[in-house]
Amino acid sequence: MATQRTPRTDPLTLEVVELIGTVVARYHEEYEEAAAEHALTGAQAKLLSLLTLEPLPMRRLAQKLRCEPSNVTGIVDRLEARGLVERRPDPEDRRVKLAAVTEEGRRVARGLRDALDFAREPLAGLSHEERLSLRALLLRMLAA
Amino acid sequence: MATQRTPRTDPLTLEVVELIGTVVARYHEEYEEAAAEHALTGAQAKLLSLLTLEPLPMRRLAQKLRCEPSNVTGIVDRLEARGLVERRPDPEDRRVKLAAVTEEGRRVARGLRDALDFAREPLAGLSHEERLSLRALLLRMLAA
DNA sequence: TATTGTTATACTCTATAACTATA
DNA sequence: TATAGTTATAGAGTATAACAATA
Repeated sequence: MATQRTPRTDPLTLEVVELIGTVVARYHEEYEEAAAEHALTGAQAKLLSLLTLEPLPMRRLAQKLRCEPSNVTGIVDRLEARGLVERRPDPEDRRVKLAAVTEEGRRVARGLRDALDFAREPLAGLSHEERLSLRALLLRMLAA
Repeated sequence: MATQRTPRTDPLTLEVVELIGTVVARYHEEYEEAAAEHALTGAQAKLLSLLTLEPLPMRRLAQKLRCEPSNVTGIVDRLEARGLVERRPDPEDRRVKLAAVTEEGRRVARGLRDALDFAREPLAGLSHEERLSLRALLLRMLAA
């Protein structure tokens, strides 16, 4: 079966594409702002948030952040210098270092998440049914 | 009238927030990829795209890109070195320099836009009616 | 030999402050 | 004096390549 091509010139499609671009832009701006309120860069905020779930090897962090492992060294260095993250040995493999949030790091991450929830609050304007529709539409988009 | 608070703990809301985050992440990845295919950084791609509409003063570009004017100098420098952009004097004010795309720049921008349209193609999975719904929902979100 | 994390290097983006040429 | 663009500087993220310790 041949894959069907979307009509790129369809004005409605173009408008929706434009709107998605706007949502993406606003999402990013507010993410950066929220991070900056805690004196974090975007990359630092992402890494810190990842670690609130569980300690992770440096290598694993690089995969999650989609960057080279050498970069993670610096980001963790800076977070560690502020006492938000610490490096622990991995009992199972002495080559591995596990990055883990400290208590202070967890506090900052909590504040960050609250700010982000607020940033994402445009959803407030939608009813329960509308949220259901939006979920379905987003799922279909992502499945494409 | 008191502003109503969205229930942040509502599982559906959290799920939709998560989905939006996923869409945002994918959008950005594909934007960077598309730019990289033309040996452009994200900032360079944005600036180049802006200029395809009309030549703009450096100051104006900084506003559009939401960065300091001093940064625009470097980005335009690099694009100019590749012959994709040129600086023109403004006949009305000799302090102003207008950045404008060259023919070659326009060609690259066109290729970039095509790649982006392709990247945004997840919309292909939606019917006309679904695109209408999505537009309405996005508009309501952005209005919040 | 292969893998983990690090270091060294170089480039880009970023903001701040100081400078120049115009207005 | 105010504004437009630039330069100088410093910090952060990024990729590449080479390295030490461990597997």
